[in-house]
Amino acid sequence: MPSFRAPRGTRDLLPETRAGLSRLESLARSLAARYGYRELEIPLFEQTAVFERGIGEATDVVEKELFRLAPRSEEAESWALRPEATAGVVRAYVQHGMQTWPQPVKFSVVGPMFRYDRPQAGRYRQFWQWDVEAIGDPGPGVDAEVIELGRRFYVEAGVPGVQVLVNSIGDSVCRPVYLDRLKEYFGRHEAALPELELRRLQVNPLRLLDSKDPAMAALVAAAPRITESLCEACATHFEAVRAHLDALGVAYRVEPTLVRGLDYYSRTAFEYYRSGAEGQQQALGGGGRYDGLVELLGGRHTPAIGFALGLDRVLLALEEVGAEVARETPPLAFVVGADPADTAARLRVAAMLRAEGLSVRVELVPRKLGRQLESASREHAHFAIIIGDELTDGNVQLKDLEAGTQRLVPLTELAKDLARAAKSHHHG
RNA sequence: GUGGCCUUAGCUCAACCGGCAGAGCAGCGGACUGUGGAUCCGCAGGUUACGGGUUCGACCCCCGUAGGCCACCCCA
Repeated sequence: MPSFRAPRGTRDLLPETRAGLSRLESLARSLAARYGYRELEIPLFEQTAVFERGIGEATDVVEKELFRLAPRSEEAESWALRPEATAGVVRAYVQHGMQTWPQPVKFSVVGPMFRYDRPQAGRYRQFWQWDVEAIGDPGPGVDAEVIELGRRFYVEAGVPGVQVLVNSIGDSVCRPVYLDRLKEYFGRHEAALPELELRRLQVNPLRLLDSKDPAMAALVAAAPRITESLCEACATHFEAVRAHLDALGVAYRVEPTLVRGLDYYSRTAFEYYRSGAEGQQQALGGGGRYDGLVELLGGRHTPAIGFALGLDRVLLALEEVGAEVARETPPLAFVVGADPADTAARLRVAAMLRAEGLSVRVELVPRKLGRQLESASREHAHFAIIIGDELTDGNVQLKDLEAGTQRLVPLTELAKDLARAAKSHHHG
């Protein structure tokens, strides 16, 4: 017999963890509704080309980490599990002609994403994201709205010490110019570059800016800054985004070395970062403007902005600071019986109360009464309903487990009695 | 994808130099046949991650594989 286990980089969310994730999902949905971002559901997989085109074929996410599905036959379409939501949302926008909807359209997507990389704490092959997109508004106001929305999520989720980092990475006018300057600058210092950085210079020069190699620090510090190379339109936009953030009272830091790993970003880039976090998985979420993506996926030129927040990392952060992630609500009542074997009577009473909308559990294992009450206590039920001989007269014993009191109640009054008690306390 | 550390019961961990695999918690049962979270007693739970090798003898040493973690890479 082989011993089976969850695939590498995936995990079973046991009830406690699942409840924590559910809490975050509910918070995300309620915030989305509050801000006017409508919930959208898109497939967990797409045509591979949606990601290749949208995210960029040369990015690590596509090149190395894409979860490709084996085609069923030679001529079958090539599919891949979604590594993020933006490309799929934009694909849906184009497919359903949403450019004819009142602009902008604002969406919220919550769900699992998949990346085939080497797992670590806070880095999984299946992980959960809350994704928010606003398509059809060039900003800058919506840029600030989105950034503030993300920050609000962390505040209300209870994650302490989240910093907002912002930058502008330019557009198709000024970024190529800046990249040339950057290549020229690091090219001059080629002899001083470690091998990894040399490769970056070829493949993705922006990455040189957030190198973790201490030997690079001085060189990076003296490197030309994107913020000084922005064209006038981008500079004006960035300035206006910051003015909006100031007006909202959102504290942020301009981080000129902040770049994004996916090709589609332009102008505004931002990241939520946890200071003082253990381990390297400190990026809690990030996003930016992607004015070119709709066109890349076959639509007409449409400005857009969005973010993705990693819910697993929020869960991890909450656990680390010792925050209570989620509390399961205890049942109002627990049905027990004097005759262990008479499970039918117990189940019948429980079903009757459940039909009245009450949260009721019942002991169906034929344990003796003492054990049944033990279960009721352990699950923090407020009441125990004891079924015994008095049932022949249509009565049951209603025991208040918290107060330790007990009285005889007619079966016909039971639901009403409990409902009244449920109102004055809070039970599930 | 690269390098390093780790893996013993469901969980947290013991086991001397290579010499009989154990405890606490959790579970189940009894003490207690109609009254609860406590207590005491008992039961069950293991191919020591998996596969090889060395050895009279391997949880322990060596090799491989898998999984987890750390750093890098990347990113959420």
